Amino acid sequence: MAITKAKLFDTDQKRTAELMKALGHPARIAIIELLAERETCICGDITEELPLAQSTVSQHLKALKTAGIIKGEINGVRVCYCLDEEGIKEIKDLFSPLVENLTTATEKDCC
Amino acid sequence: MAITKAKLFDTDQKRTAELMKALGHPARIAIIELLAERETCICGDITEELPLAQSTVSQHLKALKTAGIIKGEINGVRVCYCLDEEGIKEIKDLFSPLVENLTTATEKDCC
DNA sequence: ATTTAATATCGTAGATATACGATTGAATAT
DNA sequence: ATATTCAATCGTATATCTACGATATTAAAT
Repeated sequence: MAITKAKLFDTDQKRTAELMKALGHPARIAIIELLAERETCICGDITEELPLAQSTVSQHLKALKTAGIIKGEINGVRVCYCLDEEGIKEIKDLFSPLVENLTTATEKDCC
Repeated sequence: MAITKAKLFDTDQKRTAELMKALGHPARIAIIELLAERETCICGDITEELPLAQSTVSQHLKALKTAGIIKGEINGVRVCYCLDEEGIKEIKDLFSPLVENLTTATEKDCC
């Protein structure tokens, strides 16, 4: 066969997509913005700030945690959530060049 | 009731999430990278480059188009896809400050 | 007019995502 | 010891996503 069918997606593409997906819900955007806004981690009152049930917020927190974007530490009866430095660095390192790349490409306005 | 339950998510949060979601799949990341990479629009051969069936690629293209990230022009029997400048600008305008915001926040390492 | 080629759309199966209330578990407070 | 409180998990209903093959559509080529 002359034409080789494409290889699978590479690691960066998969990780980028995973991070994007984790951020692909307004509640999860709101959560990370909240965490960035408050100087200290906030425990629990995230639920108060969102128009969603406690169990739903907990699910969204879990999604962000699984993606490595936030981390949570048990602190007595509460749990203290904050941004995960490493995950944020990954976001920066993967998103920034991609966005630059896309922007540069559109400046050549091909169509 | 003393505590006001949060308002709904704002426009930026919803749009950011929508864009992130549209980019939340390796195939769609691969597609926009392809479109950015080629100097001119590419017509058709996207399917050749991905490990997916033609109908599946078509679905992914539609998702990107619906989100306003790419556009497609019919060109004879082919369709010419390219990045949508406006959508890319939105990505830049929404993602960049968010990523900066998150990065700055982690530098204060609260946890 | 027919055939060919490129894409989109349809139909569909299976997997994930989203939301909620109810329940559980764990830690402090009484 | 018991009650209270915070947060995770369970169970569940509904919706959306992802993938494919089959079919339809469209325009060029014969």
